[in-house]
Amino acid sequence: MITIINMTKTIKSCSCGPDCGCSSGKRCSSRRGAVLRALSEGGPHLSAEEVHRFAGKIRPGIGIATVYRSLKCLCGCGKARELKPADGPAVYEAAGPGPRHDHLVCVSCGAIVEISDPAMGRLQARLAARHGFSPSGYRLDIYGNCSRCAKKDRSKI
Amino acid sequence: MITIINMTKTIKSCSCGPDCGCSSGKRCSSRRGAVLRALSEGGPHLSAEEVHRFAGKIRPGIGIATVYRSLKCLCGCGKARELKPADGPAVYEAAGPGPRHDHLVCVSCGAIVEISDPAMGRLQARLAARHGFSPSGYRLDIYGNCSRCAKKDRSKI
DNA sequence: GTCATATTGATAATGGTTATCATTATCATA
DNA sequence: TATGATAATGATAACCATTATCAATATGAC
Ligand SMILES: [Mn+2]
Ligand SMILES: [Mn+2]
Ligand SMILES: [Zn+2]
Ligand SMILES: [Zn+2]
Repeated sequence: MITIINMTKTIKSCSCGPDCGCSSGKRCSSRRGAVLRALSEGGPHLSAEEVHRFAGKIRPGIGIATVYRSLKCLCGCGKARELKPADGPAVYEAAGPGPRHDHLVCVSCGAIVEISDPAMGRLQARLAARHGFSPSGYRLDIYGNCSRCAKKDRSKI
Repeated sequence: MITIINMTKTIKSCSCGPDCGCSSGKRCSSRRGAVLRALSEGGPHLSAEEVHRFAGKIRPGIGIATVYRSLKCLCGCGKARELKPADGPAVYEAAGPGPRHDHLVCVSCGAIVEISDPAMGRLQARLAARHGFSPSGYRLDIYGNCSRCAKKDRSKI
């Protein structure tokens, strides 16, 4: 099987603001750019609905279907990440090239705390290698009670 | 706030086979027992639909709504665990008191490999403690290419 | 056995996500 | 710059996993 690669294609500066993934064979789109901006400016974890609301301020009239399409595209490009909470709709966050992070999720109040530890990345690589996997990423969610809810529980007994 | 606990209640041997969680204030139910058996005998990771099919062989006529209810109950009791794949419906697995495990998920063929490493538990506890969390559990999914798919990819270039 | 109530099955409803399709925007090429 | 191929879009219908409803049944304390 032979794959033809158009070598004349040049990565151009992107009209959608930050590179929205259009550098990887996709056309540049102001909507996708708005979705990406919504992710990085609208808050740490947004549902598709919330992204839609926020992106609508940047690019009025954007449709909810386009938001879903853009989120899927951005996740594929590694520019966003999708989280699936135990209940409720999926939430999304911007995923830059910087250090990734994990989540402490309070099962009592729903609070999400972002944490970052290099040891986790090393352990993940070791576990994958042990089974012949080429790891591309991982997700760690730690569930429990945040300090505030744990305190509340103790006072209830 | 005062909580009345019925101290006359005795934990009795359960008619639903393995203890289905009825020891914790719930009535004993043959359907919940069938769901639990389906989880431990039907395969490592089953969707609600698959649980329904398998449990139907044990307890014919069981309804899909009851399967969902039972799964939720069993997850609450710590006797089952729910996984949310990137796509497709939630899948469930039996969760005994034994050592827990994590998952290597091949993004190419969908294969899931179960892994277990005590270092993971220690790291998770340390991360939680650092932020004042009382951890009750965690989920680690490592994504990547399994050895077979990685080999296939290399031959394609 | 009696009674209060937890559980169940059938099914309608819900709600997040995806598919469809006609229209529009993007971009390589002329 | 104009043209044409086709990717992207918005409106909305369809999908489908999951939940809510409710009358009937099963459970267990007494
Ligand atoms: Mn985050
Ligand atoms: Mn498993
Ligand atoms: Zn772009
Ligand atoms: Zn039981």
